[in-house]
Amino acid sequence: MATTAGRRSGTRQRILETCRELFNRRGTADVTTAEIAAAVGINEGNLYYHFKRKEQILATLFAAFAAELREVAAADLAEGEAETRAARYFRGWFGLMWEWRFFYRDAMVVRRLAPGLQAELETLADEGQADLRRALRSMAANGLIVADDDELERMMVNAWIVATYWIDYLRMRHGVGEITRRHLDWGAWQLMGIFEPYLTAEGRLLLAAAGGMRPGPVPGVQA
Amino acid sequence: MATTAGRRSGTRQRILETCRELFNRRGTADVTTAEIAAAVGINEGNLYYHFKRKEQILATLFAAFAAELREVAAADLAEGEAETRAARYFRGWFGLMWEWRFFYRDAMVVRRLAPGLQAELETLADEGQADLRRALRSMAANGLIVADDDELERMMVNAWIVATYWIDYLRMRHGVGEITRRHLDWGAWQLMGIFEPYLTAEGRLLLAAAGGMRPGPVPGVQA
DNA sequence: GTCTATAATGAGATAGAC
DNA sequence: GTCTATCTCATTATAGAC
Repeated sequence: MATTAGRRSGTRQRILETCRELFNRRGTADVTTAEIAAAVGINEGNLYYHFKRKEQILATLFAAFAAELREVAAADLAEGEAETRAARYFRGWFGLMWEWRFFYRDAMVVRRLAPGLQAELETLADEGQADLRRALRSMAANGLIVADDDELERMMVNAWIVATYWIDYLRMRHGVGEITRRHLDWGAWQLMGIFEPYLTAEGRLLLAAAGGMRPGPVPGVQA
Repeated sequence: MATTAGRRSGTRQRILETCRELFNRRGTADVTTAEIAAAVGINEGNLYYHFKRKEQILATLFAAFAAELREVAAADLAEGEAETRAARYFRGWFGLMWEWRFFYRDAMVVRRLAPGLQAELETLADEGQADLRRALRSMAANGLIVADDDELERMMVNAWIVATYWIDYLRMRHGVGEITRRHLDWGAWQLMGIFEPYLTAEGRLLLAAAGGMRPGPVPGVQA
């Protein structure tokens, strides 16, 4: 996004970093520009020098998020065993969900605040589903999973939904405010429940490698 | 909710009806009090005579929604064959999701606008999951499904997530603004994908009865 | 680039007349 | 019960000095 090559403006970067943290912690809608400026340690007027609209901050953050997501998807195409690649893909996906959880949690709000992002959001969702489909088909081709195309497709959609809304689910259902790694491990385990009935013996090895172990009791949540 | 017994104030009822429609159509956050008043055909001041705060409108609507949801859940406990009851339960659930879709779609916004509803929202979610768990166990007990408790539990959570977020998924993923019955049938089919690998022969009959048929192409969505 | 104002908006909410 | 008129308030945004 650095259009001006040698831009060293640390402030701009600090704004973005601070916003990502604030949005993750307190919600995209609840964070006002005044609060952002205060957190960065600059004046509100200065904030508006760097980003003419709050929407621009969101757009910039989204571009970074999208880039990282595409990197993770590309990792699945790289060299290595199918198990390893798939595991890396799932791990990477959940890792990004953690770092950019506000995009998942506040998707609705983001759309309202930055309507211009709608098209990009859909494109990214398209790609995400295509990636997942590809990963599943690759697993099928490599004998990790046994399912026909119809089953694979429904599996893909279900998995995509559970993954995408997992964080919001935790919040809504269990009042989880601060999300921990543990919560995401739990999500991975939950996700695996969708694939499990279709997994072959080899496939189950992947499940373990991808972190799909049954998590212990999660703090703050009654089993 | 009618504290005053013989209250005939049609206006109050019209406000509630109009709000449900407006919220469903245009989103809970985007509908202002001015817009509500205009849609009802009354003045804003009058609106505030009936509901001191926007939050009160939401709270009142939520109470009605919760009551209807509990009625549907109770239907599953009524007399009749297991297949019929389960089918009625799933149908009723999706029907309510349709009528009150803004609660599903804007859950985040609702929480922000009416924080006092949080506890009730969680209670209702608790009950909903318990109902679903009960329905699945009953299906297992009646030989419609074969799964151990662990599998049943993950199935329940996955099904709950897919159902709960299905409408938001359509919007986000396919840009579906106006949701039709067709979209919900599609959701039911998608949901059945979670149970399918565990269904017995008899169980598959339920699938058909519950509307879990593969839907034809859905307007406005590329397959 | 950064700051101190301060304007402009638009939403929820109220008082008091009819 | 309903309306008109008005208020408060948070938030976004801008102009202009440093």
